[in-house]
Amino acid sequence: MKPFTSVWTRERKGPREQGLSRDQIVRAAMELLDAEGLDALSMRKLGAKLGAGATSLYWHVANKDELLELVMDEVYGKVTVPEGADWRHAASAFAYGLRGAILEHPWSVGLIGVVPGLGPNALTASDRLVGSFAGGGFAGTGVDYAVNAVIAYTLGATIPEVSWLNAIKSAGTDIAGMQAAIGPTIERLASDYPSLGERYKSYTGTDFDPTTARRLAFDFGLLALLDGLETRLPHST
Amino acid sequence: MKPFTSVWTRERKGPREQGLSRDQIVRAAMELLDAEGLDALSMRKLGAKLGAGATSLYWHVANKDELLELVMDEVYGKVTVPEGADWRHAASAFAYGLRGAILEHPWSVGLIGVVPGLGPNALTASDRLVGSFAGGGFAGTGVDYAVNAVIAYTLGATIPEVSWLNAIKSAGTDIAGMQAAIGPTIERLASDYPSLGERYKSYTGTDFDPTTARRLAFDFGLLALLDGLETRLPHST
DNA sequence: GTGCGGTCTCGCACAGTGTGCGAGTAACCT
DNA sequence: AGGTTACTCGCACACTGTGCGAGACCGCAC
Repeated sequence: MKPFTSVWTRERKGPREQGLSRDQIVRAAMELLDAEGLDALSMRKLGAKLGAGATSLYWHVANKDELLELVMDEVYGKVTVPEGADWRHAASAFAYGLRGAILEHPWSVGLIGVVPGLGPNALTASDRLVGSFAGGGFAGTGVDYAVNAVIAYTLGATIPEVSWLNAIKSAGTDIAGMQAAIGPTIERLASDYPSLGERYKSYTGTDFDPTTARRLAFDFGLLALLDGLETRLPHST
Repeated sequence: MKPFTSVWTRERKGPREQGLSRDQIVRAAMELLDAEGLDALSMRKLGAKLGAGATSLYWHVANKDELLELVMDEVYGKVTVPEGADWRHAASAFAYGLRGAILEHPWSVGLIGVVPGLGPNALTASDRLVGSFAGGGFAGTGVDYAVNAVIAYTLGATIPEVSWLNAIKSAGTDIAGMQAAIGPTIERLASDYPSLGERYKSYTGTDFDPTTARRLAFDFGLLALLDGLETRLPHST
């Protein structure tokens, strides 16, 4: 009799393995976010995806905000900074890693600056970065300033990039379609914004793969910043 | 008889002048945002603040998102770039102006990257910036790259700054209180993040006005970036 | 004056949100 | 066997953005 009830019981809650876990929830949330975007993530939908009730999640996670923090740290976990590397290499690895992570999870731009990024993954990444700068000759507040600048540039360069890509996706076209669609608008506005118009005109003709074009732009600014930082190394005056 | 009914009619809808206008709505929205933050802005509350029904707003504004775009462009309108200025001065004016505008309206960080920033104010600011760079010796894609880098750094430096200030405000303390509150936590984590701990240790003692400390950090990175860009001027090789 | 069309306001309703609460269930410890 | 602990979940609440259709006011043509 006992094994039967046990089997029956197992049967009843079998499909959801052995209950939820925080990691499982975070993983499912990321899948949902990757698939449908930030607005589509609701506790009810997430619960349904896990075969659980919506409010069951609140045992493992205090808030939706807390869940978003966890998810965000998972994003930061995708950036790996080599330990003990040259500060320029560490900065490049960090910058490209962070840019890649955000591009891979475009919904994250809606979370940057809204949820505090103090999770372990974010901290280890910055720790490595700080370590490499401190070991590379920067000293005192210069370390913080320089690290801050690298993070700032990376974030600020990536956010508009992703924002642009998001707009394209939500418009339902691809990059070429978008450019074709806004072409006339730009022509019309060119008289009001002469310098922007000038720049746009010089674009038509130079066809570059947009993805690599964006990479080039990112690289340009990053290298400029790193060069500028290098001249501020204490012993290199 | 007519003037009487007219007066009576006026009486009835007098308090809201002569109806809503788009500018009025945007202004009220900004007041509400400044006073209570991004989460507190709802169409119903905004309507009530204007003495109107919530759905009346939808005559003047298609969406809440569209309203947020309008509001965001108002923020960008606070950054003024002098026309015909040296490119370094233009960049500084832009950077400090944008930083100031965002700091003045902290809720805007929740909108950057979420709403497209293509309003007239944003465009004039970038137009001026592009113009000064193009006139300052940059050429071809270098103009875009350099302008992009300046915008990127400014955004990326300001967002975490405001995010930090927002967290403090929502915690209900001031900066000193916050630092005191997280002190023990940092001590505990210092073993896991040695470089960060090292940096934190060197802080205790050096007391700087936090506001000017942040300004110094911002200035450091900005100048480093501008120096790096200067070495990339075509004729300065 | 009478009607008409345009501009604008707004109440209602709908589907959906995050989440507090309390009841319920299962597993383990004594 | 009884009790504690870990966990799940249905219900309910207050609140969201917004489509719809009914009106209110206006100036203009007849």
